Amino acid sequence: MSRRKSYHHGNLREALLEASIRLIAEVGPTAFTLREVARRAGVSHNAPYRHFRDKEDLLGAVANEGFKELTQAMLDEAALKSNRDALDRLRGAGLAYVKFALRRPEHFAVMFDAPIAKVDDPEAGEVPKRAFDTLLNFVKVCQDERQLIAGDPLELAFLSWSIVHGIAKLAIARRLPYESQAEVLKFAKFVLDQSLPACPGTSAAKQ
Amino acid sequence: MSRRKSYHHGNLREALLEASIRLIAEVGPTAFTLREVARRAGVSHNAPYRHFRDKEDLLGAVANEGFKELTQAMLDEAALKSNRDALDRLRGAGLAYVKFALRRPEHFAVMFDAPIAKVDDPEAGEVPKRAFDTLLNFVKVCQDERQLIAGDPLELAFLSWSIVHGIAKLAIARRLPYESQAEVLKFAKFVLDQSLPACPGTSAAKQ
DNA sequence: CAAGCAATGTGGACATTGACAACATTTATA
DNA sequence: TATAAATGTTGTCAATGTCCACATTGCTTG
Repeated sequence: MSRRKSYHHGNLREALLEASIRLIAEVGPTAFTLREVARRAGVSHNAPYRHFRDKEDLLGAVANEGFKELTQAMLDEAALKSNRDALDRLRGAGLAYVKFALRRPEHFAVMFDAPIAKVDDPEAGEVPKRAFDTLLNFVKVCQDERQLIAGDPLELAFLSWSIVHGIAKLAIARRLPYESQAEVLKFAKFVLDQSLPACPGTSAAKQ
Repeated sequence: MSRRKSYHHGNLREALLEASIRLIAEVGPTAFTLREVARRAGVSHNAPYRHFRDKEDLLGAVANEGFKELTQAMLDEAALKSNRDALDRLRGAGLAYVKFALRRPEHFAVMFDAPIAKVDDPEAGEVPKRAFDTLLNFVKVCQDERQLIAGDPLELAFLSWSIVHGIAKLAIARRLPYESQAEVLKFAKFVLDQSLPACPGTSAAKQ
């Protein structure tokens, strides 16, 4: 059943990344082992070391894959609401953030629970930054359209991030009294409505 | 240098807990090992099994210790502001939450990053609950004094929790652009001012 | 196009770990 | 006081991360 005919795999790095993501989804980041990943990729227990410095380096690459997907998820959700308020799009991005976290809780944990790993690729650090910039952009548009209070857009972006991150983390840790994804998202909607500092008179008018 | 003269330790369970908390603070939850804890407590590598089912059980007990300290920290901080607004006390509790997380980031991680462990003690599950009830109480008082919007106090407590939890987690993960605890706390204050759904005309009047 | 070097994969080794079983010592109870 | 229950110890095992030496392949350069 060996998928590989030649000595060299040809695309081992990608295969290891995919296998890692799947393994983490199954057993969690703690029970994740390098050797099991190698087994699943059909290579010896030492092959991964040709592509990743060590376990931490591989997990760093896994995290970066997560940030790419997260960015895309936020963009997609906001695109669905292209005909709505800027604030609706920002809220949509926030909900997409929570949705992603609920759909891939273990992957999400790898992205945020470990110390930021220095991936070999020097531009790797840009990937999480792009995720944040996505959020930042939505904030800026809201401010341009006077739907969010004026002020440092960076600060407001970090505020928005903190809110959805807190909801996501608590939901994953099962500390919120909501069972289904739908319930969590309803709560997230409530929090975003109440807590994004919208300008009075917008669609977010409280009460 | 054995601190122990008799075969039996006398208070090994507590000693293991303390050693664990210190070890985790030093090396983080990942590098934490049962055997090193045993070494530090001056007992054999198997002694811990007489007091904890397994590693996870010990970490669960460590987590509960954290929840006790967290509850106390919130109460203390609010007590300092006993002569202020109810909303100020709620904000104080929130800041105490963030402060605790920054002071013991690894301990905080044990409390929230692992699946909720079933500690043997059947009333152990009450400890995290008490931490939340502390927050819930501050919310209720705010509502009684018309400083927070009306509505389900539970929902508002979870909203408050989500906000401070998000800030704490992002700060620990070094995803916020703030270096010092003071900077993080200033940001936390900003977020709480902007995002707790205060009634108009209170001390939290926005802008 | 050939030779040799860099890249990639393998097998073996080692210290460390969590956990189990069997045994030792102490404390408490009947 | 005898004997059972608690508590601590030593021995063992499979699994893991990482290192090393070696094998195989692909690519470059003369």
